[in-house]
Amino acid sequence: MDIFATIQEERAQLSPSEQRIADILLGDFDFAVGASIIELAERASVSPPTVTRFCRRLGCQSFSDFKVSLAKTAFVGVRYLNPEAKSTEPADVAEDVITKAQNALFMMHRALDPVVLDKVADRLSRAEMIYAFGSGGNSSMIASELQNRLFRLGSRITASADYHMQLMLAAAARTNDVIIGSSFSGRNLELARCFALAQDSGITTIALTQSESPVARAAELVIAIDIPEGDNIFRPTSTRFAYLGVVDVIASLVAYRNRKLSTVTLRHIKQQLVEHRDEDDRQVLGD
Amino acid sequence: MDIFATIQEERAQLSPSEQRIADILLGDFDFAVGASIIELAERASVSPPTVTRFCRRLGCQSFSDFKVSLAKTAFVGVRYLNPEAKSTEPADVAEDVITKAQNALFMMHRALDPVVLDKVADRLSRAEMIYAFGSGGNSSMIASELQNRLFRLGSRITASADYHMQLMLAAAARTNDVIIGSSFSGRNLELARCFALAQDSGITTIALTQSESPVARAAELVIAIDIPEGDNIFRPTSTRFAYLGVVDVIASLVAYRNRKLSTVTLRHIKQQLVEHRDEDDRQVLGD
DNA sequence: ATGATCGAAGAAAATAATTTGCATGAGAGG
DNA sequence: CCTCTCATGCAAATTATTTTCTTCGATCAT
Repeated sequence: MDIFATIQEERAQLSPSEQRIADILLGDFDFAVGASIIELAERASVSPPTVTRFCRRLGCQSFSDFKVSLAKTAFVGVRYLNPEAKSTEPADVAEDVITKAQNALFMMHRALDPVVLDKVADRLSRAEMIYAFGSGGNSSMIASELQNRLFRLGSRITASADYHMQLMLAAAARTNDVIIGSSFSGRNLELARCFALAQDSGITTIALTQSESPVARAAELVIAIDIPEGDNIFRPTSTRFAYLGVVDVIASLVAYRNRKLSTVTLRHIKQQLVEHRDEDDRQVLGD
Repeated sequence: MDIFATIQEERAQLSPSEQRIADILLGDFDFAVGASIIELAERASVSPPTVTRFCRRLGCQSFSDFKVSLAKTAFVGVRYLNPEAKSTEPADVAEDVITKAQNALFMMHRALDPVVLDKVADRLSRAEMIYAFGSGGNSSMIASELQNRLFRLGSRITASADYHMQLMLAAAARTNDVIIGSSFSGRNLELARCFALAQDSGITTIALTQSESPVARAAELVIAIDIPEGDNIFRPTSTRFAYLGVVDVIASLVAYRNRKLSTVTLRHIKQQLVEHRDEDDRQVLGD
């Protein structure tokens, strides 16, 4: 599905000529997507047949097949190679921000481990109480989004951004409870401490964080999210979109697992909103 | 840039043969992206030259050019035609959620009006005080994200999800203040009331909401966000991603306009985080 | 009503791109 | 030093695409 990843993976096993082709692809993407096989071959100083063979090797039926795969990926998956916004005009800034956001979602998706997701959904759906922890503007937003998503499905959940509170909640938690915490940097040591504390009592701990970080090491289950950020300090971090995406995936999985309870709870909430707010029942659940 | 939109726009002005081509494109996208000009022509019962002319008409240089544009769009822009997730397996659910999120960003971007953005950024960057309003899980998240993004840039801002508080804040606001409010449904009448109240005092009001809705009508400046939602009640609304994207675009624009103040403020915040939390100064700003 | 004009659409030819088959040469292994 | 294998390019064959030319049908003015 993702040609670009395939090229990078296989790159070591390619012949010299094929490596030259790969380098052009990775380096000047726009050219590669627009070029004919002859142009591409010339630029790489190889013959067209070599290009065709290269495409076959990467699992495409033909060069045009390959170009289509390339173009599909191009839309999102390659933009991180691109420099920052061209100007500070609204249109350029919007394109930059939105591209980066889509890309964060793309990269998160690529690295997502279904096996871990399955375990996470399983534990959450069977939890008697869920504690969602996260501090600092970004992670606290994720924690409250977890609450906001899961309470609708009938889960018992509270969110906290307060270190002291988190520690007390973790200490008060019981065997069938679950603690799920977010840390963009992976260096929220207070959160790691909560995890350690909880694990001593046999409580499931789930981290949304950078892989191989202190927080990741402290948790039982880790949903790893490693998104490279550019160095534009003015643009809000696009990593938030990746985290939010993970929250939604988790919430959907829990909903499917507790389908009956979710349906009933959602219907109740809906009913209240319709009665007390307005009559249009085709609206989203709670503004 | 977006072939798909172009086709839908021009559809009415196409000749019968060209409309048949358009219909195949819109209907069986995967086929169209993979097909050669001959196959496509055959399927539409037209001759290849007609297909070439069709491509030219849509602003492409050639058929292959067209196919590349099509493939680029395909990755995100067409999935909203697709049905729901194939199964409730983690991999399928993740793909469904992330595709819908990317798509929401895509559609938001397509409809975004740079002129309005420019005005919004102008008002916000010159505001003496900003009030961010939004209620219900979704819009309250957006309001606090606005605060979370803008305070870092030196803006004076508070967020509120509480109707009564909003009304009082709006009443207390002064001439150079700005009220920015979010409503996914567009039917948050309390918010509309705040806007009306504020406008009477000559205060700028900005709405992030559905176009042509009560809230939109009550505001001076409207950033319209109209995202069709599927009817899967279990999947969290992907519209959140669109709203969050708008928040980020706005924040970036304000940052560029108040570049000096933003830089100083961001640096201060960074410094505090580094001193009090950890030493790695390549980390994101605040977990 | 009839001819003129325009544009859509296809046929066929020309052109361009792509693939295949085959030959060559370099390098590894015996 | 031979032989085998593999990468690669050349040229031919195939296939795809575009251009040109022509026809057909609709519309409009006379």
